[in-house]
Amino acid sequence: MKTLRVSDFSLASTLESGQVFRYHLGSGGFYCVVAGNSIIKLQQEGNIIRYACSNPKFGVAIFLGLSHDYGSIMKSISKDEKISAAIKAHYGLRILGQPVWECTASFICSSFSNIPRIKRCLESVAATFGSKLEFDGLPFFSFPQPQQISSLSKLQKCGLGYRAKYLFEAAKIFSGNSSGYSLQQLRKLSYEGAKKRLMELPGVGSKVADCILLFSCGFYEAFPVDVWVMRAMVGQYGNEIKKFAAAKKPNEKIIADFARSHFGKYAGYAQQFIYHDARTSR
DNA sequence: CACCAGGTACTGT
DNA sequence: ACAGTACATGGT
Repeated sequence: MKTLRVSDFSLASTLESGQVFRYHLGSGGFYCVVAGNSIIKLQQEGNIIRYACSNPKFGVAIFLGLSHDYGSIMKSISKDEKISAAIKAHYGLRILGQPVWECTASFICSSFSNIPRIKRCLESVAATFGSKLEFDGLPFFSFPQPQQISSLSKLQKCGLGYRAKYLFEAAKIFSGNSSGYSLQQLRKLSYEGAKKRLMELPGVGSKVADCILLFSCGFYEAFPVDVWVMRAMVGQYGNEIKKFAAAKKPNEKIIADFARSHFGKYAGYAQQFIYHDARTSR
């Protein structure tokens, strides 16, 4: 068991804020997270993280967002009392750095669904196509590489509904290793360029692309607008948004553009507080 | 039995 | 460019 000294970090808020789906809270306050083919078991006590990871090459600290200059980011997005209250309520929530393909697949499955079902779908996909692993005496399945998702008919038995064919096609596109969807390739592009590239994938629209860019590509200006964020933003910033949009009715793009102008280049961080706060406040 | 769930693709104007 | 609608599935 290794330890990490942390500050400005909440393991629970980070994992439970809807960024990642393949985790569970086990005994002794230990979370088990599967990211790609790595299994991480970890627990927080104050500013100590105790952890073990199945893959010695996996960058746990990077995955957890511990390299971010948290104080500066929080200061930069703390533009009003509403966001400040959400930050205070979930202080230590960080944006993860997830594997790009798994994040893409996860949010293709997320569209027009709900979190318990998304989790079930992804576990089913992993059990069907992933590699069987054992860690800490327990069985796990890796999240399959795109090449491992080899059968549409099997994928259609994973409960994805109409998303199965989107995921299957996206896996085929990702499989080409010169497809341009690696983290390195996407990072070379601008936010808009990378978003356009991702939206060429079936099942990836504006919102899902922003989730991928934010949670796995380090584009913190990405501001995913789902129904929760839409409701919260209109509820809390309705008048300002109306002014910003010249009285047009707010749509996803207007909300996101307003958010970037209001919160700045780390608007995506603000989004995650707004989303998590909306979901956890009753 | 409606209605909803971290939206997207497709159609018609 | 923009609004309207179908879409698989499962839970309440």
